[in-house]
Formats: sequence, structure tokens, C-alpha cells
Amino acid sequence: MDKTEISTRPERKTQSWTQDPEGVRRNILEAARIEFVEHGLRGARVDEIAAKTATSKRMIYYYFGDKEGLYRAVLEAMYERIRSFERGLDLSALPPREAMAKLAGFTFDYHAENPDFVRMVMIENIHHARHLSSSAKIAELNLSIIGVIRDIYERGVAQRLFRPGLSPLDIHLTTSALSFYNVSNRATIRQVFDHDMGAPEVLARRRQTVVETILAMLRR
Amino acid sequence: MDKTEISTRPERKTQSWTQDPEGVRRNILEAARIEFVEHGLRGARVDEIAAKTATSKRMIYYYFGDKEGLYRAVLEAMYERIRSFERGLDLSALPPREAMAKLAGFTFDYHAENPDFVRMVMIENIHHARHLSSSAKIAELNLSIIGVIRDIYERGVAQRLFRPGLSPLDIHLTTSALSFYNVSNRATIRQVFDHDMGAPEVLARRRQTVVETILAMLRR
DNA sequence: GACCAAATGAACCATCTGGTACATTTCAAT
DNA sequence: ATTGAAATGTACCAGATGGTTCATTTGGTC
Repeated sequence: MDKTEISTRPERKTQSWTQDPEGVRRNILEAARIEFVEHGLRGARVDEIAAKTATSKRMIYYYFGDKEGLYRAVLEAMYERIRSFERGLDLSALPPREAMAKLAGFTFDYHAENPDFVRMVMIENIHHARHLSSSAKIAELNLSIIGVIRDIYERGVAQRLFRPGLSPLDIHLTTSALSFYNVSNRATIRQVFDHDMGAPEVLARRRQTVVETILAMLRR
Repeated sequence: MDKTEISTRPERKTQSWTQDPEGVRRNILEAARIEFVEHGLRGARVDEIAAKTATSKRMIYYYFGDKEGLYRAVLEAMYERIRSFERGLDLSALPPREAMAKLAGFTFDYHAENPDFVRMVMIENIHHARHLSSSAKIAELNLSIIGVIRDIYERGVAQRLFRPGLSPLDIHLTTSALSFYNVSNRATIRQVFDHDMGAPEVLARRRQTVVETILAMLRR
């Protein structure tokens, strides 16, 4: 079947393996995540992803269709992951200020601990979020965080702890921005200010400032 | 000199033009900016840049060496541009709170009005800011903004308007984050929350919240 | 144990893309 | 007018890269 006879490989023309579709899928997804996060959609090389895999490039196309299909799969998997973490929070029992501080702290920590997620969101924004279109899961995820914030905020306003007039989205955007930026812009911040936002002490200090800022924003 | 005789072009084998090195340079830079901002470093196509140019691909390599050289040139030009705007501010005459509000407002507006700059910074961060290394101009630029903030902040602390204990960089990072995020993550915010941060009313409202948040952060 | 769809391997290809070779023209100094 | 360096046009290429073709194997089902 080989068109060429000059192969230097041994006589073996066939090979054995065990089937494991789900394992192969996960394995590809993991390798792809690393590559896309590091090099972006266009910068990532399919051959390089395949090389990092326990299987072959053939399998990438078999399971994911094309490069963009693989990218979308990686993106979805990352968004699904964050949801599971968020569910672990139980804020409805805490008083408003404590609840908000805990939520802000969690958001800050999640971003700091998951730079891959942050980079993926950056990359997706560069591409105008065109791969994030028709995913019901994502809508659900984010509606839920808004709901959590609304609950805390309304309790806080009712107790005259928070100033009225803000929208839950305002609060979420502020929290996200202050959590996202340190990670997303870490490289330019280091170059420009010679200040490493990834250093533990720096990060801890920044965390406190961010939480305090959120609370200051809410104060009457 | 043509190796092929099947050209369908007219007999003309030579052509006339006027020399204009600086114009050509600027023209290339402008076309490159558009392409890099839209597609990123790897995504941008040199042929496409050349096509948007009044001249040829040959000139790109003549003036900028290679694709990365061109990218660096675009990046530097954008950083230089923001400096000229910043100089226009005169904040030393204003009282601390007003000065800080004006600075925050300016920062917010500059980001909102220059999404190209924001995208370029995003792209550079994706690449770990490796093209931003040895530029003295950039260091100077950013040192100056820190100096401006320090001046305002120290006056505010001396007048017991601001709480002590913050660093100028803290304040700058907060201002930047709140100005950057709306623009950098506009695409995902729209997809996820069905909320367009680019709409004028939305932007104006957000601007006010951001300025208020900065002031709240500083308040004793 | 025959059979078939799902799963996998290995080589191959068409095209895109950054970069270059070479000839030619402009412009300023002499 | 001459000349040489800077500037420009045209065609071309080598390698990288996304994607495909074709054959083969596995595992379950009857």
C-alpha cells in the first residue's frame, strides 16, 4: 500500500492499539488547551497539538472536524469548568458586606489561579467573541452570577448598608475588571512598571485593595 | 528580464514614480496598524498589509526588515501617541478630588475612544510583551503618569481628603483596569450579558460609575 | 466466526505565506 | 552630464500548515 519503498522503518506495516474514544478526546482537548492558550487561535499549530497528544493529527480531525471546531471545544470546556467552582460558594447565609467581600475575593482568586482561562477570554475577545455565539450553557452560567449579586445587593440596600442606584451588572463588571486586569495585562505591567503582579506578596496586597474597593463602591 | 512571455499586461516594462520615503513609511505603518489590530501578530498577513498600501510588499521589508519589525514599529507608534494626549492634562492646579476625577475620566475616555490601542495592548500581552522590551520611551511615558498620580494623591492625603496607605501604582492599576476592561472584553460581555458597552448611554453611565468608584476608593 | 461501524495509523497534498533576487528608477552631489 | 546610493517594481520561491486519502484494526452483535 505504501507508494514509497524507501521507508527506513522496520518491516512492521500494521500496529496494535486499544480503543478509548473518550480518553483520546480528553487527551486531545488537554493538548489543544495548552497550545491555544499559549499561541492563540491562529498561532497554535495543529501539528504541534498533535505532537503533544498520545495519538495523531488524524484523530483531531476525526473528533473535532477542523481547527476551529477544536478551539470551540476547548473554549466551552473552560467555561464549564468555572461554573463548577462558582457553585461551591454559598453566600445567601452571609450578611451583605461579608457576602460581597467573599464573592469579590473568590473572583479575584479564581482569575489569579487560572491564567489560562483569562488568556482564553482575551483571545476570544480579539476574535470578537465569534466562537461564543450559540452556547446556552454560557448564558446560564452568567445569568446565575448576576442573580447571586442581585440577591446580596438588594439585601444590602434594604439594610441601608449599600447605596442604591447600582445595577448588579455594574458590580459584576467592576469586580471582573479588577480581577481580570492584573492577570491579562501582567506582561505589559511588568515591562512598563517593573512590577510583577504574579508575585505572591504583590498579589495578596492587590487582592485586599480590590476587595476594599468593591466595598467602598457600595458604601452609602 | 521577464522569464515569462505570457504576461497579459501592456508592453510597458518600466514605470515612473516619485520618491517619498517618509510618506511610504507612514502609509505602511497605517495599513499595518489596521491589520495587526484586527488580526493580531500571527493572524495579520503581510500580503494583505501590502495590498492596503499605496506601495508594495517589497517596501515593507525594505523599511521594516521583517514582519515583527513592522509590528514593533506599529506598537511603538501607538504608545507614543498616547503620551501626547496625556501631556495635554494640567492637573496640578486642581484640588485633589477634582484632579483625580479628571484624570480618571480622561483615562476612561481615552480607552473608550481608542479601541485600537486597547486591542494592541491585549495582543502584546498575549505575546507576553516580548516586543515591548528595550524601549526607553515607554518607561518614560509610564513613569510620568505615576508621578502625576503621586502628586495628586499626596496633596489629597495632606489635606486629609484621601486615606493614606495606597501607592500611586495601586491607583493607576485600578483606574486602568476599570477603563480597559469595558473595551477589551466588550465582545464577550455582549455575547454573555447581551449588553453593549460601546453604546453611548451605556458608556456614559459606566464612566460615571468608574469615576465614583475611584473616588470612593480614595475616600477616608 | 462473520460482519460492520467506529476508531486509528501513515503518508501525502494543495495552498498559503513570509521572505528574497534581480532589475530598474529617482535624486542629489559633483 | 556622470555617478552612486537610496528607493522602488516585478516576479518568484522554499517551507510551513491545515486538511485529506486510503488502508487497517478493534470491538460488539448476530
